[in-house]
Amino acid sequence: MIERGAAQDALGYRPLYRQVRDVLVKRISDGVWQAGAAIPSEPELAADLGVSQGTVRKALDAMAAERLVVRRQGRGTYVARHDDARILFQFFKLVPDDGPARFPTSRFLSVGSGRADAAEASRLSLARGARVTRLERVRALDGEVCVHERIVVEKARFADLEKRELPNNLYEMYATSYGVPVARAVERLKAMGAPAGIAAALGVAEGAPLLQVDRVATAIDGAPVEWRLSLCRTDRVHYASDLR
Amino acid sequence: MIERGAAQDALGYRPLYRQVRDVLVKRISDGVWQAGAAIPSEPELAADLGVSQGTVRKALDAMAAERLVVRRQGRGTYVARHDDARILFQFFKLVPDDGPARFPTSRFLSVGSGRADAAEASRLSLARGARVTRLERVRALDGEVCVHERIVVEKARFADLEKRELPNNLYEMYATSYGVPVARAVERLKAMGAPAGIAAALGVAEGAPLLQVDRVATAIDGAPVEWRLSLCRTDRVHYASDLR
DNA sequence: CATAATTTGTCCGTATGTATC
DNA sequence: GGATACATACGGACAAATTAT
Repeated sequence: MIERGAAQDALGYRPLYRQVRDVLVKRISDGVWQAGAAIPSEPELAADLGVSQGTVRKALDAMAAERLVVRRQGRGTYVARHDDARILFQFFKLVPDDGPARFPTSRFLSVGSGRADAAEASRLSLARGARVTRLERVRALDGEVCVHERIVVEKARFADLEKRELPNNLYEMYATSYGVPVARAVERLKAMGAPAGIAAALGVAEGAPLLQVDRVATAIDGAPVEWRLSLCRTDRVHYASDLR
Repeated sequence: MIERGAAQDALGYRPLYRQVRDVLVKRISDGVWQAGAAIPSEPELAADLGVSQGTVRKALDAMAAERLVVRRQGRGTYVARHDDARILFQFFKLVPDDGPARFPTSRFLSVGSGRADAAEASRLSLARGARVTRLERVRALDGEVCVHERIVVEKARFADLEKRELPNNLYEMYATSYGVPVARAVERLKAMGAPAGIAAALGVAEGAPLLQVDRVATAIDGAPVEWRLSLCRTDRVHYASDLR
């Protein structure tokens, strides 16, 4: 399973624990171990892969640092799940100015599908004209609408999405119903004036300053999964960013 | 130097490598090892502290993950420096929409000192009325002014700051001239309309949407060092945020 | 409730590989 | 080539947490 020796690749040598990590990531990516499932114990994996327990340990530690797995002493190592707590901590950066982070509620405005335009094709790495599904919703904190979201995914990857009951936590649905866990996301933030249509939905005047969040979410293997364009009122809410 | 045994603290037991890490952090914080200096080798530290090399290694690995030190195979472990490359990568999140991140230029508008108001005292953990130094500057990318910054620091910690030649990279000056390295920063982002005075400096109309970045930078030990309130034009520039 | 088994966390020691000077 | 330093890999021992018995 694992190639030994330094002469594996003339160009790039990869440490053993790195190769072990890649094997384990692939098993998660292939669905051998589903989200929330327990991974075999360290001694089992070591025997299975023919390496020492310490090497397996280093690979799992690296994956825990990447938030791909969760380790619990005395219990085992589990594939990370997209429960609300994790989403709130890792992917939802909009926090009330006073008080702690809370999970927002959602109300869907429209669901439809069509063919990818240039921007959609580019962000999702699709061919121009590929079939996509589009969602539009507003989200509220404390009953106050503060975010408008336009969400685009590849239709082939998320079949019959428009016929489903759409949950508040979409990433959890991607992982559990479609086997596509979101591992990370890249966001580009700008300030812009509220467009006419969206201003009404957010209850602000046209041209009022809004925070635009342009997010591409990617899977474990780096492939883009979802493009999300959010417009946020930041009257009583701010975007929290931790630089370290 | 290091307390052994589990009975050290009835409430919170701390692993040995954690204690080692704290000792090493304190030495950096106390200026025993200056920014950019080489830390003693792993075997030396192990002998010095009376622990194994593996424990020292785990402590240094944790510090490397926190970006407090930089490890270089074959050379040694060094206290992290605030050179332009690091600032650009870790603390400067404003990136041109097309093209790679670049370091901005600065033009200082005013330097002065006074007594901390409520907001300043709160962010810097000072007593109301403590002496502070205030800087105001605009920054440009590609010759185009895009950021206005108001910067506040405690006067006692940064003596005679207003008499100095002020550099573009302030964090490097904090570290090398005052021995106060910035370890991390917490930012709160909002969209807001341009105030009258600042709109002119940025070359936009009053009320034009700007990105406000409210940043508190903290030292290794968590103490606040600087409060910085930035207002950014995001016409051709965006704030990059990586969620993982 | 107590005990044992399992699993991860911590700590140690040693050997070898790779990078740098 | 040699010396030094960090990186990788292995193995073993015990501690702490959890679960099953």
